[in-house]
Amino acid sequence: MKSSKLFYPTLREVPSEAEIISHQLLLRAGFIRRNTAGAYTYLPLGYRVIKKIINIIREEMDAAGGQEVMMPIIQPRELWEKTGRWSLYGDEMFKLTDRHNRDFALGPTHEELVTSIVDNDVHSYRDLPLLLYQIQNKYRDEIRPRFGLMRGREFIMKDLYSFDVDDEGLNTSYRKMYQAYRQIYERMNLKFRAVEADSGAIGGNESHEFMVLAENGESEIVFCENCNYAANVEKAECSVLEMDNKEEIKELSKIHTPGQKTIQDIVDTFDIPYEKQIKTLMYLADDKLCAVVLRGDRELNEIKLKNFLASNELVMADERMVSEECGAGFGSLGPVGLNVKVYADLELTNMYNFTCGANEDDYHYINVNLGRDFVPDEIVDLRNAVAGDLCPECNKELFLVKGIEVGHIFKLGNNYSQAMDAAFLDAEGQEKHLIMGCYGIGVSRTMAASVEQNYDDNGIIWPMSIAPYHVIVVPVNMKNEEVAAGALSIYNELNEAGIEVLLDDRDERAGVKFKDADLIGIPLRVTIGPKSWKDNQVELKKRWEKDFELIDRKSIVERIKTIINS
RNA sequence: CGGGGCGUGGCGCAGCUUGGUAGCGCGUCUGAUUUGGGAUCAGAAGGUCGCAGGUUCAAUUCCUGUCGCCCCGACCA
Repeated sequence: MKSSKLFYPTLREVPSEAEIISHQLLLRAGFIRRNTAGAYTYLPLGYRVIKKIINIIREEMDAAGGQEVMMPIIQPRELWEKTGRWSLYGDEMFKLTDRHNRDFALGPTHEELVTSIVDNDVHSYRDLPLLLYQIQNKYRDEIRPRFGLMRGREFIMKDLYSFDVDDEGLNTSYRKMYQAYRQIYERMNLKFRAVEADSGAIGGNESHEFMVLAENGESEIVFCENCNYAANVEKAECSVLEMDNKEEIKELSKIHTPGQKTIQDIVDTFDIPYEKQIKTLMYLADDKLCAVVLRGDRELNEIKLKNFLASNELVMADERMVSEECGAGFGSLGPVGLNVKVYADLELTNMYNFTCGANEDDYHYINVNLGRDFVPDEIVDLRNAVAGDLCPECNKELFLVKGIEVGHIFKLGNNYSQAMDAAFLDAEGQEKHLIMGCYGIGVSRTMAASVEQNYDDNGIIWPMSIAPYHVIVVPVNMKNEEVAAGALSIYNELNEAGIEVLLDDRDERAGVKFKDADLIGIPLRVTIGPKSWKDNQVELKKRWEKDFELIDRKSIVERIKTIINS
């Protein structure tokens, strides 16, 4: 491809809409353009990268036994009603109505659809296992699309669904996918971690997220350097630190705290640290009011709470209701003397003489102690993990890093097949529900994640495996006929050798060409200048290295081949 | 959905407080001189100031509404 013909509008300035580095660089380098919030056009360079990523994914999915299909994006409401997700997925689904007034959704995911297909045509255990996948656009009406390709409303996804006869089969499929995912991210040179994840409200019993490590990640993960345990902070089990911090128990007393509404207020005014306070959150679990208490600086993990309570619906209580029931508004609540169920986080067993609201506006208790002053109905793990927590596997300290979730795999079991009554006959002639798994990769997000990990002040640095072109040939001056002709001949030779090459044949100054080449991140640059060309030499520069090397004109193609294949 | 910010040539922005129909840098086009890290000079094109109302002799500027975009939040009381 010649640069003079290639549509890649580069921008010198950072577009004001872009906040994070991948968004800025993909816009500046002319890879993507936004059309509306959370929906992007992939320009020629961007789409080349997308296709590279897709090819890697496709190869690994096929190698793992997957078969590629293409399902419709438009899905009828009835299908989603069968699993209850028409309402459960709710506002996050783009919905539309046809001329006959029938409701449809734009597919945010395809469990229902694929299950209905398989149910129709798979009747025997002999047809299983079956692994079907597709790569297409997904639609999710996100509350807040953001960060360019990171969280879009329309995005490219690979989704594979496995169907097995039993849990053992599912385990095999799951392991295959886990391995395939590792290969995929390794081939793209991404620094990533596979972490234990929560499967959420509609998951099965096991789930892993594949996290690309990056500052701008939206997810937090904890990991153990000792035993390699890694988990999403929402999933990680929190144990109690076995600390020798027993204190002498002091007398309970009530203090006047006018206008003190937040934990922070108490810290500021009374110099009582977060770790000496507890907070009380009021929830409605299936319409029953309950209180959750945890250390002042901890985050409640609603998924843990919901799982523990086995409740269908869990929402925060509103303040008016809480005032009526408890005699105080938010900010003055505490577990002492409360007459609703109280669930305490495990960590409270390690706290002494702490502070909490007195269930009376503008009053707090100090020197509260578990057991003496109140007895929770249950003491369970309810919080998100933090750095410094102990590894549930080996008890060593956990570290916290941020990551971008680029893949997520789930064991679904019979969740969907049961709801949709998708069954087969086993070897004994017994009817059984299909055992399913689902496995997703955010393709467009992966492109952004790669940029987040590979860039410098001058622009993107693509890994060879997903670079839009392997090489860019830069004649330093198009007016110099020997240089221009030399560049063209090298360009032709590279093309003939099957190398993806871009020739910057624009009549621009060298500086402009170098800046653009760096910005769009082509891994290798061959520069042809008048002086070295006279000596039959060209310059080879690797985008990720600072200096170039002089190479004999005759051996440049072989040299490039070697680098690409290494 | 709550809070904040923004919308002015392709891009980045100024002007608006104190109304008098627009300006800067980059980019684009023409010509000349340049040609190894985003050249220089000369000239030119390009804007119903997001949209709709209102106030006014007069609105980019003030008021109302509306649409769009970005950021923060939506458990941390």
